[in-house]
Amino acid sequence: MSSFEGQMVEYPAISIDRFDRQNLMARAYFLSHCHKDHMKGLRAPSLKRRLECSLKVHLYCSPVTKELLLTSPKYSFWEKRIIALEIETPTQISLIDEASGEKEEVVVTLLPAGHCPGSVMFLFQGNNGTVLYTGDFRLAKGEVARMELLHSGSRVKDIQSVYLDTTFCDPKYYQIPSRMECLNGILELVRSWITLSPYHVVWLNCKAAYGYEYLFTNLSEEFGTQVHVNKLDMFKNMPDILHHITMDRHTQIHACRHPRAEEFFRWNRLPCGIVSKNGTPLQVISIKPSTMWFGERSRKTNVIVSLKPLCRSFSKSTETKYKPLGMLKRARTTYLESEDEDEDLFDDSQLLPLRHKIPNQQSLQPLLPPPKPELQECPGKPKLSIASCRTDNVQTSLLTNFIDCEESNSEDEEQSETSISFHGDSNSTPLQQEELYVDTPEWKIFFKNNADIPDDGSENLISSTEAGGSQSPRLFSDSDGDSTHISSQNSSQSTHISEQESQGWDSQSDTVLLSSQERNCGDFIFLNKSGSQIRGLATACQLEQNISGPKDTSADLKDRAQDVNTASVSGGATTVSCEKCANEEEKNLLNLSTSVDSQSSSDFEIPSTPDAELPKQEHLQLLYAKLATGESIVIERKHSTSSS
DNA sequence: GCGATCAGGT
DNA sequence: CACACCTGATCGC
Repeated sequence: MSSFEGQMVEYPAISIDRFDRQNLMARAYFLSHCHKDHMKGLRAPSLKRRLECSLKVHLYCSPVTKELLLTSPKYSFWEKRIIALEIETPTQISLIDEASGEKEEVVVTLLPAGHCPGSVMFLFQGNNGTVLYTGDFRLAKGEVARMELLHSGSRVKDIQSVYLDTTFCDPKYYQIPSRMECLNGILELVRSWITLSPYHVVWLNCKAAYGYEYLFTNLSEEFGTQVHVNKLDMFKNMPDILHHITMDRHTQIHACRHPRAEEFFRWNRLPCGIVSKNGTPLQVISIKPSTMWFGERSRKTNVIVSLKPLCRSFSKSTETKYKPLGMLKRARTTYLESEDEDEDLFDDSQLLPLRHKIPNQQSLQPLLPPPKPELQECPGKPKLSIASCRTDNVQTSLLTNFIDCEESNSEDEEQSETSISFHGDSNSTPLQQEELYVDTPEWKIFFKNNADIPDDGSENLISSTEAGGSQSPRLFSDSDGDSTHISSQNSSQSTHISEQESQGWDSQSDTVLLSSQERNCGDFIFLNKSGSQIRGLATACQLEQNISGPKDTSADLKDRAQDVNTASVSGGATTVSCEKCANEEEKNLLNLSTSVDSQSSSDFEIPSTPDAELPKQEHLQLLYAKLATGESIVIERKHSTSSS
């Protein structure tokens, strides 16, 4: 849950992602994306009443967010009061106090956040300075550098405060694989499974409402198999997503939900309840996208810090255009519900990001180019200050360069994995097991392949809180080595497999972890401790995959001999843990002594990044101390040495 | 009955 | 415990 209270010190008349308490008096509301924890109070009776009395109050968000929000009848009362702002189109908004008539102008620019469909960051420019509210985001390496509206000339604008989520600004998350790595790993895992037979199915255990679309579309595209979901009306006007999902349960890839989905899975059943017609039991594995997974393992942390100027690099080409998912079907620049339902929805042209389109909303004044006053570039050295979110807090300004992490993909592979699978029917005694060198997914293989990602191809995450992935760039790589990044990045490449066994029908379990291998990060600044005010940029998604064995009723979660594969993909990086079901009995019989739980099982050594330098404890403490006191922190261009 | 909060879960 | 939810119990209106 975001700890941001909704208001920024510079523009307290605006409330973002919080709609309760003091936010009830805001002159304007902003919603960065449609995740519940950013919508607190949004449908409360108190706010609804406020709206009824204050006709000038509006909610600003991206067109896709508006679409998603209004799909739910619970928010339909907002319909006339939501103003969708085009991405990357500076727009002037008047903040009017209806009581006094006082008016304040602010220019807002929505920047794609890559967290989930419609997610954006808000860049505000006004008399109280330029501030950036990131919301949850996940950006690939180089994307920030390509955001023209964040720059003035070759430099990042003089942003005095950045409101960000620092959930993943923690050493324990130093190696979240890139979206592409995760995706590749998952693709191979899924391929290895669903090609075994029509009865081998995959269940994507998705927790959040949105953010997995990128994964769905890629799976669908790769295998020509639409993903089964419970509902898809929210995507009715987003052909690039709609085309890849279905409500038809007859598919081998599922992302359907059920309150007791996990129980179903333990029984080797899918949440939608579908079973094969001829009685052949389904073989279900689950893939759980999760970023947190990467921080759960108590592994040594390795954070690399390096400083880079905040200059854009023009030298490298930026051919890879940001390609958010969820492009709305609409006529011209106006956002409309649906118009041509079935035409050529997949024309490439529709997938291109809309840039600089002018919203034709009343009372809004898109500015092209943006107003000058606060758009000056920072003279001299680039700097970025980060302010805390609380209104009562003093902002902390960091006259530093960005936190820039780069990664380099090297390939070391790790050794082998051993996967042993046992086969047998559920009732068979252990002694009857036979080894199957089956086709159970072996992580190592999947993720290893990814190691081929070109150096530049790495996507790095900037942040974001979760697994959303849809907006992120497709599988492109960015190239630049010296682009500007706001946060840390990660990539991963090799796969590790811990051996385990599991079983079930034919189960086996193996744990594989996708670990990131190398990355070079630039100086990594931890902003978090200074209070949760600075919530920030880091997101990754994790995907867990469970290979469940068929049926056993007595299966106890803890006793499952599961294995886990971790791979990351989707909205963020995703870990995949594979588990297989095994009941206690089976487990004992199989003498699965080595397996513990998915967590531990996958807790193998993660190679540290070559050239990585760990911040020294003292160094970090110093930074924390400065952050806590609001003192400026200037990071010098030198690397800290590693240790720890 | 609804909302908010808390506890618990994945 | 972050994530992003979900369920259920309790309390207040």
